[in-house]
Amino acid sequence: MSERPEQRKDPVDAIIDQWATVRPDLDTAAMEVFGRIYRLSRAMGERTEKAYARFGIGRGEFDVLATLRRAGEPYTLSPRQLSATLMLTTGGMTGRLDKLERAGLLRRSPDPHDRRGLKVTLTDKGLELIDEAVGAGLAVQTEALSGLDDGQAGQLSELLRELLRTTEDRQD
Amino acid sequence: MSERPEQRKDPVDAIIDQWATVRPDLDTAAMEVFGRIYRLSRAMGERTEKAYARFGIGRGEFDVLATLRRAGEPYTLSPRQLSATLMLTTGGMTGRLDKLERAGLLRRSPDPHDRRGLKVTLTDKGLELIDEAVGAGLAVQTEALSGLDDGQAGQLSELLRELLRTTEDRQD
DNA sequence: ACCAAGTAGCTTAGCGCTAAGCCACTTGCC
DNA sequence: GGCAAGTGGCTTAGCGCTAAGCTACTTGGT
Repeated sequence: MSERPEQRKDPVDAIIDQWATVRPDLDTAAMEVFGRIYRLSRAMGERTEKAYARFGIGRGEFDVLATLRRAGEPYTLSPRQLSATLMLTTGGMTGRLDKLERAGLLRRSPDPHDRRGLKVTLTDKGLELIDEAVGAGLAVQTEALSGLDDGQAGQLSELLRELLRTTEDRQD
Repeated sequence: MSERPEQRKDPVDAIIDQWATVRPDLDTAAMEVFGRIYRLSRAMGERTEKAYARFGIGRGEFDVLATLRRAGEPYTLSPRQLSATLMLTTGGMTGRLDKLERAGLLRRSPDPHDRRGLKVTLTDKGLELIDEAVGAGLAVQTEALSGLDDGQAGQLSELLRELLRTTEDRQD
């Protein structure tokens, strides 16, 4: 089974090998893919967290600011739109907005068309911060990807899109 | 820029397009890869969580049992080895072990060679449960991967290994 | 043999999330 | 026009994690 003396040797291979020893009946091919996806996600999460810390925000707050920034002028969305986009409960959203509002990075104001609702708007300070922070985050990710050449990166991106597309259809 | 009328259309593409509109200066290639990795990790986390719920455990507890199982007979490791393997603080480990011990799936006993330490051992019930649960988890992952053919899956796995290897070297 | 430094596991405080429930307001049906 | 059902945002309780600090024990230098 261990042909390819090439590289091998990543933590997921070690786990796969252990399973092969104690449970040779298992087909662990899928675990190899998703195990790596899990570890990459976690490692990059920590790394980008550090990049954002310099701006006094965490990954969660970054995502809120970035979503407002991407929406374009006037950088306004409702808490509901934000929590839906970020796959977050409204309770979690309330906490993030409190923190960002306290830091002066966004502003809550009543929705003129619906007295239940709010509008959340980026302040000038928030706009300035997110425009710098998004660059810093991208730099970290670009650096991490630089171990692959452009062809490999493109191929990886397409395979991931295909996988994401097919798995998100089959929703629970 | 939007050649390829082919498929496109995944949530990450939508985000990339938004950035291209409001910040055309940004190079978002890396974000395309890591954004998909993040979403896949999250989606599969939820799905496997559901598969394990049937056995009365969560993903965290599953990982503890699986690590003991992979270690082979006599299915014994120290809390320290477990928390190191699972990238968890000792505090977090204590909580998981409490829960699993209460459920009768493992047993804590003093380490005969070091009176500071413990040995954590799978019970028969724990062994039986993890052997079933690992199959259920693999089934979910295999199903999710089935949208790709074997060639694509293999290619993806190798690209991910390469990426994981190069990014884990460059530690913070 | 002794003592400083290191290590194992647990405890506590704090954080950010979810799930469930609340009130205020809006919508749609009669 | 009035009322049931739906929706938006907030609050609370509970969960699992980290970071920091504790005690008990071990190790290594002198």
